[in-house]
Amino acid sequence: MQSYTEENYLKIIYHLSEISNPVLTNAIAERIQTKAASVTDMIKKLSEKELVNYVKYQGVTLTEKGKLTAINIVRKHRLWEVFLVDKLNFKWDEVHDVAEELEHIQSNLLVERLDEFLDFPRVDPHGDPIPDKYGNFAELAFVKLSKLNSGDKGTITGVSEHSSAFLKHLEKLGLTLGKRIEIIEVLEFDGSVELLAEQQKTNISREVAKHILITKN
Amino acid sequence: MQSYTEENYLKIIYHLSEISNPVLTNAIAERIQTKAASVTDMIKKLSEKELVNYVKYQGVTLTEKGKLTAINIVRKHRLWEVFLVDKLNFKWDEVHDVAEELEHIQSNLLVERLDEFLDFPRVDPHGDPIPDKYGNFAELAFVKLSKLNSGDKGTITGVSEHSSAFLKHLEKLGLTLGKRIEIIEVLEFDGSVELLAEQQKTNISREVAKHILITKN
DNA sequence: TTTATTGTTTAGACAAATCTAAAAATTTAT
DNA sequence: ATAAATTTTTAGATTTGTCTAAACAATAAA
Ligand SMILES: [Mn+2]
Ligand SMILES: [Mn+2]
Ligand SMILES: [Mn+2]
Ligand SMILES: [Mn+2]
Repeated sequence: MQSYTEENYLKIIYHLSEISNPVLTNAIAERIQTKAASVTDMIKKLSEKELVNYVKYQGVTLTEKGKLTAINIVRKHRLWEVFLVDKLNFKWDEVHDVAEELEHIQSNLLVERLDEFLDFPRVDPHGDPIPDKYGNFAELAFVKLSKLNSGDKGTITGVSEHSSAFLKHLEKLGLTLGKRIEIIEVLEFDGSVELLAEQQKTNISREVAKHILITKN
Repeated sequence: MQSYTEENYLKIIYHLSEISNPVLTNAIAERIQTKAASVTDMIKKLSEKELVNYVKYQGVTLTEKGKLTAINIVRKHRLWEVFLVDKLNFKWDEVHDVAEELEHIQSNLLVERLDEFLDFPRVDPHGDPIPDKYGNFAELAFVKLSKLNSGDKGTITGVSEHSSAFLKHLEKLGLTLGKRIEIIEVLEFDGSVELLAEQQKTNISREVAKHILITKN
C-alpha cells in the first residue's frame, strides 16, 4: 500500500505525463506545492518501489504498476465528485478539495458499490472521463471550443480548467455541461468568441474558449 | 486543525472516559494498538493544545474543546456508517474500518449535506446515537438484554460490541436491529438466556446477552 | 514496612516527509 | 567553446509519530 502522500505524487505525475514525458522535477514541485528537493526525495522512494522509472536530471515516467495505481486514484476522485454533485447537491466548483481527500479512502468494496450507486457514470462533473476498475477509459471525442469556426454547433461536454474562479465564471455565463452552443463569430484581433447558448448571445475570451470542451453535433 | 492521529486519540479518549475517568495511559495504548510511551508523548501534545487535562501518573480527561472535537468525529463516523449500510448495502459488520477512515474527512458542508441526504438519522447501524452538529445526543432508553427477566418483551435497538465476529453471530441468530424478542427463561447456572425472536426459539450466552441492547415495550 | 509488581514517564533513536543551503549537472547565451 | 543561468540533486536539519530500554511512581504483597 502507498501512503496518502505517495498517492498524491503518483496522481500528479500521471496528469503531468499527458503533457510532457518524462515529467520534470520542477513541474511536480509546482503542482504539489513543495520544493524541488522534496520531490527528488520522493521520486527516489517511488523508484525504489518500482512505481516510477527515474533517470537523474532527466525526470520520471510511471511504470505500469505506477500508472494503474494512479488511474485508480483518478477513478476514485472522479466518482466521489459525481457523488458530491449528484447526491449531495454540491456545485461543480465546490467538489475538488473534498474529493482530494476522499480519493485516498482504501476500500475496493466501497469504490465498486459507489460506482453502482451512482449508476456507473462515465464522466465526472467537469466532463472528465471515469476509468473502469481495470483502468480503461472510454474514449471521448472532445474538441476545444477555441478550435471551432463560425457556424459550428455542439454541446458543452467538459472543461480543462478546474479552478473555482473559472467554473463560477462559466456558471454565470450559463455555459455548463450539456448546454448546446453555436458559434456566431471568432473575432480576428483577440481571438475572442461570440456564441449563442440557449438563445443568449455571449462573448468569451480566447483564454476561456480554450478550456471549454465541445462535442460537435 | 488536528491531525488524523490526534483525532483518533481524542475519539478513543472520549469513548474510554464513559467507562473510567480520568482515562489511563495503558487503556489508551491498548485501544489504539500502540505502546504506552507513545501515548504519553501524544497526551502531552494534546495537553499543549488544551484538548485534554493531563496529570502525570493520573491520566487524562477531555477539556470542553477536546470533547466537542471528539463528538464531532463520532458524529461523522456514525453518519458514514449509515451511508454505507443504507445507501451502499454494506452489512453492519463491514462498515467499521471504512468509517474509521471516512470520519477524518474535513468538510462541514459535506457532513451537513450527508446528514440531510440520509434524512437525519438518529442512530447508526449498531444502534449507537448520532449527535447533532452542536454535539447533543438524543437520550435513548436502552437496557442490556442480560438485565431482563422471563416474560419481558422488547425490541433490539443496539449492540455494545462491534466486532465483526459478534455481529455476524447475531446475524446468524436472526438477532438484528428492530427485531422483537421475548424472554422465555434466564438459566440459573450459567446466566444464558432462552428467548423467542420471530417465532424462533434461541439460546444465547450471558456474554452475548450483555452486548445486546433492548428497548422494553 | 520493606520488597515486588505493575503502571507510567523519560531518554534516546528511527522512519517519513519536509525544508534550506550548497554542490553538481544541464541548458542557454555569448 | 567558454561563461552564465537554470535545473536538479545532495547534505544536513526539522517535525510528527513511533519505538525500546531504562528510570521513576504508585500499588500490592510479604
Ligand atoms: Mn489527494
Ligand atoms: Mn473533476
Ligand atoms: Mn479513525
Ligand atoms: Mn457504529
